[in-house]
Amino acid sequence: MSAKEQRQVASDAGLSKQRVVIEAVRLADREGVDGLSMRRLAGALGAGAMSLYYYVASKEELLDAMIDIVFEEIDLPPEGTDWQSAMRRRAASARQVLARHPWAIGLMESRTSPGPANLRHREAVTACLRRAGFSVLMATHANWLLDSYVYGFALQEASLPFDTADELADMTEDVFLPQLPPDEFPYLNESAAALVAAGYDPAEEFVFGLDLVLAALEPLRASA
Amino acid sequence: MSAKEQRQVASDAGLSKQRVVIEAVRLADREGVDGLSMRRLAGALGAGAMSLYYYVASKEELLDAMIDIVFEEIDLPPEGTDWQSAMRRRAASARQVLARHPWAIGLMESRTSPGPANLRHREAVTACLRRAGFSVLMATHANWLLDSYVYGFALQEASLPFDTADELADMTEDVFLPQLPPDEFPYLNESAAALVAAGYDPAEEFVFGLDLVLAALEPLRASA
DNA sequence: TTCGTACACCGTACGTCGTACAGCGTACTA
DNA sequence: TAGTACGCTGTACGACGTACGGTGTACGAA
Repeated sequence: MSAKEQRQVASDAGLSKQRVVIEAVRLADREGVDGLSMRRLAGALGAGAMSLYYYVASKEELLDAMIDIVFEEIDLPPEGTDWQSAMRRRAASARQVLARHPWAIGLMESRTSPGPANLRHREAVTACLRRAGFSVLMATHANWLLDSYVYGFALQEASLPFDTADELADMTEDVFLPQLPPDEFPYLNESAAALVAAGYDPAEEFVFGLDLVLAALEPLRASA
Repeated sequence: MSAKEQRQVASDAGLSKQRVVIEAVRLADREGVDGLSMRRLAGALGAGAMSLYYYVASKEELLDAMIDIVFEEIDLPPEGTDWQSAMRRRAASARQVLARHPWAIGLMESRTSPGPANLRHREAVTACLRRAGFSVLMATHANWLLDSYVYGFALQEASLPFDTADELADMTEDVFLPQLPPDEFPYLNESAAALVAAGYDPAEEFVFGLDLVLAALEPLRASA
């Protein structure tokens, strides 16, 4: 057993790329991505700032690794069910995970090369679609459509300034409506009122759109 | 005419919030949002860094204003056509604009209060849907679904590391396939091959998914 | 003509950031 | 015992956002 392997086994003492990246994710969850600096991260790990550079070539690489950890948390589409259930499951998981790590969405735009967990996820999704009878081309289309919906929903959800129905009601009354003169924004006023009255649940909103999309894709597969 | 109004008329000399924000957008387009610093922006405007703070309270406010300029560029759904054409038009415009300013997508996640252009756009879209016969609740659903698709697509498109079909072919051969052992990623290999063969056009991909979504929404309106 | 004031703008300085570079002690191999 | 690699670190540099305290110019009032 080499010294390196020993280190990796006795990983509770000392640093490791794993520990660095995981703590970075925690820090970003707590303080936002702007609050994540190499010095603060090192502090949280009880190390000097430059120690991190032994495990990570640059902050950019750290961010890439953080994104891939997020993808690792997303459930793969389960096998042994119909494709719609499988997609529903992995999409719901993706939404939850991205809501837990909202910084990840904003980071994706600037990060161009997918990590291993990302690739594994894409492979599993594509496999599920192909086995459900979608052609190569249709599977690509379905992939784009489903991922667009999931990421876009997560992006919108992340930019909502409230988390609960109560907060929505408060914000609507105190912040939104004052910005919306009824004669200039009649429809937004109508919507706001209806939304407050009906309550607010992003999970429900999510499945509504998702089910529509899945139903729209259904006839495009060659049911083998 | 006050001194201030005179300034605003003779706006080609001197700064203004308009000029500052517009130049900031240009800079971000050229160099990415990380390349946008107050000092560099001031330099591009031929001014000192601190001069910007006369027009903008903070960099955060500048970023908010930049986002709103982006929304201003997006076409409103035209009146006088059927709702699907109107939605297609504004969605296509949004995709183009966001592709032109990819940094805007990543910024949205962290910016929670919508600017005036954003509100105007939402009002116009909601108006279009309501007039097409969607109930208040259904219009909200449709809004979420359509926006999710548009933003999510733009996000994915922004994180593609290529712009043309040729670049895709090159990257696939040189970068992607080497990362994808065929026994571990059979379906992604299959997809990559098909994609290179079929060519690549994000605009086509976009309308494919959009048309599916629009068709799925059609039966949900009460055609008055 | 002089003065006070508001406007538009800016130089300096502070704390923080990412990270290049040149180390340090320890553990292991030869 | 000497040499080497590993894991880690302190210092320093240039760039960042921006608080603070200016400066010159234009203009109305006296």
